[in-house]
Amino acid sequence: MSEEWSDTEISTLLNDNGMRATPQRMAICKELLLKKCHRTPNELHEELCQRFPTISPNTVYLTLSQLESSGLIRRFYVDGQAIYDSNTATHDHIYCRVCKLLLDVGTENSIHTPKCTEEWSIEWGTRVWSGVCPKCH
Amino acid sequence: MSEEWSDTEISTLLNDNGMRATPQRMAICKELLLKKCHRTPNELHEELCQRFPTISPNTVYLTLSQLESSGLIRRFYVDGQAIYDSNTATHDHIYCRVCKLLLDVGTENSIHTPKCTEEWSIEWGTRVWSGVCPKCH
DNA sequence: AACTAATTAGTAATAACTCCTAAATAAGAG
DNA sequence: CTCTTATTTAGGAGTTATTACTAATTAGTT
Repeated sequence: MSEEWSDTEISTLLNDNGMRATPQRMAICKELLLKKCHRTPNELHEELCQRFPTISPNTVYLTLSQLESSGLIRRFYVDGQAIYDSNTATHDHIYCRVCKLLLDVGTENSIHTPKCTEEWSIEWGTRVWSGVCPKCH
Repeated sequence: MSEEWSDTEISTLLNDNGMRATPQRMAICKELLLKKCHRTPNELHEELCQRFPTISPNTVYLTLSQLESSGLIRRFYVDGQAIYDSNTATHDHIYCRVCKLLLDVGTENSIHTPKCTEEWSIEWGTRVWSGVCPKCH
């Protein structure tokens, strides 16, 4: 994936995955795909409200769900909260249970896929390490 | 941890962790700790209703939360659903997104703790691999 | 430019979980 | 063994994240 996305590139990406390039959807993609980042649906909705004051949470949920079905983003949960991640490569996370900070983290040998599961088709995996960050102890 | 737990052992375990050994709580511990297993709060509640027809979901939620605070069980989330795990050792899981099957799984080198995080105090970590199980494809 | 299926915003509904309170009870003190 | 008290319980109310539904709008094709 390139670091920079033009409007036409995002538009094409959406169309290639069977989605129409509406302004709302373009904005969601820019917010998520341009930066390799984590977002909750609610965080995204609040950010988008600045440019689209009437955008509904529903639209955000729906778009995120479609992007995930297309494999363009991943979803996982931390403390019961859905997190969408534009970094689709298998990687680990580290989570501070005090301040809720969530970061990508490198782990040695972390991308080994499971043993004893030849017959499964594994699509992806993520790990969350929980603890307390430097600032919180 | 031993494989078998007597009533007195569970009772002592609870008291050692500042919890009273009520019949409801004993039953929850037996259900979770006796078998190394995964349970959702709702699954547990339904199981306990057979012996305690009036037990409230609230009691189950509260007890699970206390057991987790004591480190006797772990909580993580799959597809937005809380899962309590009586296997507190760091290990991985494999999840079928079709039939919702969730299994423990061995992964090579999977328990390496994260690099570059000297200042964090890591308490535990779990990984979930997502895909489709043999029966579902 | 017109057409049509996809998309949107808004509202209602659901599910999981938490908060609150009065009654019941486990466990220590006497 | 009984008394006492802080913990625990059940039940109901409240909250939050998410999904379902619907009518109006719109992107992208013809």
